[in-house]
Amino acid sequence: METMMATETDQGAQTAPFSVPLPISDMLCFAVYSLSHAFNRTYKPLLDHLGLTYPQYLVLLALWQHKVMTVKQIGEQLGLDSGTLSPLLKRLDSAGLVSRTRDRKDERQVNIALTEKGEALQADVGDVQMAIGDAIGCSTDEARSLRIVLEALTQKLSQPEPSEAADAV
Amino acid sequence: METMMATETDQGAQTAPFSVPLPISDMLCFAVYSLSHAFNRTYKPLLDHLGLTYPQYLVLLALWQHKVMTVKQIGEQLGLDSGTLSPLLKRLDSAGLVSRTRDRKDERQVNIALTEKGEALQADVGDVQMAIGDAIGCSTDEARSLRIVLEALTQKLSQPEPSEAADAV
DNA sequence: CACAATTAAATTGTTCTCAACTGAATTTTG
DNA sequence: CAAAATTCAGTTGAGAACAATTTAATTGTG
Repeated sequence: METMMATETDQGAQTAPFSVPLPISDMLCFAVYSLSHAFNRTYKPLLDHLGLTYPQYLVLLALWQHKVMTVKQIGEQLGLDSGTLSPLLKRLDSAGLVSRTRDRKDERQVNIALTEKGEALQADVGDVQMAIGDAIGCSTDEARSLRIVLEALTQKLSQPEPSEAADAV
Repeated sequence: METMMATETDQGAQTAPFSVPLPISDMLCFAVYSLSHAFNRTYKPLLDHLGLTYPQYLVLLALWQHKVMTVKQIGEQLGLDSGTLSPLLKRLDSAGLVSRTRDRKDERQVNIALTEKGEALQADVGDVQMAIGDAIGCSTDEARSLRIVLEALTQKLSQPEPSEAADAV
């Protein structure tokens, strides 16, 4: 018995909660915030299966490309600082997916490298990527153009605020 | 000298880190993840000034509209569960911004209401909203259409996966 | 060379997020 | 009405995120 789902405590699917007088900036930010959570909820069961969290998955994506990176390099790619990465990398180390070794040339740096197990895991992520692709369910072109808009906005927000009235960029 | 900004430990502004073979779904998700962080970094100094975090600000936005809400209602609007909200509301209570009282009719529920101080705070958020509007720096129409796209995607991701091949929605 | 400034990583403390569980209250059913 | 199921809020534990600080190593400058 019990086809009784209620599997997900039914959060998500909120669409514009503050109906009345909110400025569009607040609504846009909330839309991003909600979408980010929705992505997380979508990735989570897939990544759970691999024993990974989403930020851990991002670190591995970076390492599958570069093989070896310093903590700083990873932080620059993902926009994270050592306060986030140090414990995260320690967990990936504990899981046997990466190694952490001080650089001989510059002992301040720590080189993060994939272990065999970490490299091998790449073979398993195809399913995850397929599932996410399905879940998004929009065309590649749509997804790409949306991505470009989001990246442009990210960059605009990351600028040291040229205030307005700056020359057209 | 020192036009050398690097003001912000220079995180943010990352634009497509995984250059080579990533599926668009991964890149789109990462773009959302990055933008969400960028929004947070933009809001943070503004909200710090009011002694609020972004999720706390969202709760207050909801309460300024509805005056009184149960924990569950707030959770439904924001997509958060009691594990997140209970301690958050306790902090807003400690800060003197909301009150928490068991409902007489249904003692399972807790009614969250604004205090005078909480209501008064609404007068101060105009500056925050103005600053965010400036930071986004795109037209109201652009922001609105982007918001609509994001909300649609959020909803798609929050569906119980009708797999593909479902009838056109 | 010595001292100062800078850089890299780690640590600490606060908050957010969610899963899983607990406890109390309400509703449903037999 | 009594037992079972459900609902609501809270707690616990793990992980993420960031500010601020600490420690060690490197670079710069006198």
